[in-house]
Amino acid sequence: MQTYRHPVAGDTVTVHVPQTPEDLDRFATWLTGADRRGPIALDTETSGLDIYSPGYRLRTVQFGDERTAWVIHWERGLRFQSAARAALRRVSRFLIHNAAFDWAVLDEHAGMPIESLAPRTTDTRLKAGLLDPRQPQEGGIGSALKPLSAFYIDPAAPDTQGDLTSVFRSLGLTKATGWGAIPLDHPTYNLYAGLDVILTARLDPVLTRELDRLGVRPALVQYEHELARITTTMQRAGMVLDQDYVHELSATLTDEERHFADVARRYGVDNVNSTRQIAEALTGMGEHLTDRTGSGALKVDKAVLSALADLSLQGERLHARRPNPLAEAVIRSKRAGKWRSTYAETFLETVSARGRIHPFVHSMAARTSRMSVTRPALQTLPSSDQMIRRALLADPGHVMISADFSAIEMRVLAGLAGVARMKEGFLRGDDIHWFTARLVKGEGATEADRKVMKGAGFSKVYGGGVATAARQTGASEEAMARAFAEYDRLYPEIRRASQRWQREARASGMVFVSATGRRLPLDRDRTYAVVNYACQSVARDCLGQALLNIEEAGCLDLLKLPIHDEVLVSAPREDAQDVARAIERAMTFDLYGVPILATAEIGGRSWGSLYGSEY
DNA sequence: GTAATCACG
DNA sequence: ACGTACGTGATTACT
Repeated sequence: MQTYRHPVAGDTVTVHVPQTPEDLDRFATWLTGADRRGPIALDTETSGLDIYSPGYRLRTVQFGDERTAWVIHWERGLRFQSAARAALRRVSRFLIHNAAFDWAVLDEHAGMPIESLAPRTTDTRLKAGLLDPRQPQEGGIGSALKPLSAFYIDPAAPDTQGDLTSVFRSLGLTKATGWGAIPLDHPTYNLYAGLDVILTARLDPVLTRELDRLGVRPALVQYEHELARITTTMQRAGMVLDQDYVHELSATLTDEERHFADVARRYGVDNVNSTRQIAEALTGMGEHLTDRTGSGALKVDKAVLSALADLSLQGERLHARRPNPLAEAVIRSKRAGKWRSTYAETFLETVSARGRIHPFVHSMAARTSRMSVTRPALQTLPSSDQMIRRALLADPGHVMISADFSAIEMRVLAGLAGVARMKEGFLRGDDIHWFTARLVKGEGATEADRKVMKGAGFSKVYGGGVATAARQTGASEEAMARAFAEYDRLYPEIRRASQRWQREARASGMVFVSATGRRLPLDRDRTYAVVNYACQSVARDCLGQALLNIEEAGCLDLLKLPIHDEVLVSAPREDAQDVARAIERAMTFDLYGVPILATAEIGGRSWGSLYGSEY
């Protein structure tokens, strides 16, 4: 047995690394010992994050409590694997920091299904996020084990991930290769593998006490665990990638990128991604650039370039000026380059041996608890064109279905703020922006009137001002100012609720507690954001409720992706109608007297086939 | 590491 | 006192 000792919060803790069958027996004895009760912390070390790629390796599985950890070398062979498997089966409660990752790894590489492990898991990352959802850059503690341990357990808690990166460098390895290549017996690797579970075991009781002290309901904690299980199940299922198509696409985009880069070169721009070069070249052509970025540099983003190229943001000819050929070339080369590298190539790099994309779905990512999707970021695939979404397919014999909530954030606002006349509009089943426009202009309200009132409504949800709303909609500031005044007259409850919520937050340490019990810390200098936080956060909980309802309806295995106000589902072609109706039902409920509802669209095999059906 | 940019809801 | 568009992830240039 190799044994390491390390100080944690005034105690000396022990990390055991079994080497022999007898050592494994000692682990089993410890695990089942009569003196040992309570949950067991669990963690894994692996070769990296690409869980579904062919060469992926599970290296160690760690178990521990507040004083003792056992690092089981899965990679060492069958005896070690049996010991770890037996422990995974036997223990009734596990503590995991960021369970979604270990659930996915153990499901894929240890034969321990998510369905078995998740119901026995408490996730300390979820609990910490419910106490304070902010990232370190936003003034929060963040969700990593190191800063949480330093804050809640021991200011001198080791940076087990950061310090290992230094070890990797000293071994001639990198952040990318180190996790897979560091020798299994490396002392720091094993010590830190063990300390991670010890820290997790110590974190849980502190977090539980804090949640209780601050009145966060256990039901909310439970709800988040169900959502994390559902999103990890989605990751496991993944989406089929049309690899032939993506190879062609990549080549086409490369051609376009090069062609327009060559055009740009003729005007003195060697690198279309260099904003400095572009600004210089445009100025040299006699263009007058006025917009500045936050740090004072000349702005040459798509809006600026499109105007110079006589194009709308959608790429249509404006006939307002003589097009600047450099501006157009830069737009097109950059776009092709971004689509190639961010989408096409990431697809090919992350596709699994099963020919699928298995993105990480972070069930509680944003400070409003919105979900995010990474590796690849499937929530941000271009929607203006089916070129990229076309690459992702429903399961064999299936078609894609997309169901999106109707005006969810406006409905949430009407419900939360108790906006009487807006509720009437929703109860009548009207399009809310037409409803508002007609309240103001009568039956003669035009499409333009609707657009302005829609802009005003969005500003209420975002906490924006007249100038920004005018810029976004293209309306004049005068027209938008009138629309704001009408909005406040028709729906006075919104402003009153905003003031009330800001007051409540100030009275309780700059934290607003949402309708679903979520703690939403506010930035002192932008408390107005509370309206958006409340709307975005409760809208996210509507999506969460929909996911639970979808599982209840027996459709969990059909779920592909959550996209904020939308779910993407795959269904057998012959059942598509039934599934679509079931999803719509799952997304239909009442929120404080406001009907929440969704519309499902049935597409073909590819996600891209849904293009245009709902836009 | 920060800034700028561009994709999404 | 006043007024403020919200939330993400990924890539590339540049220091």
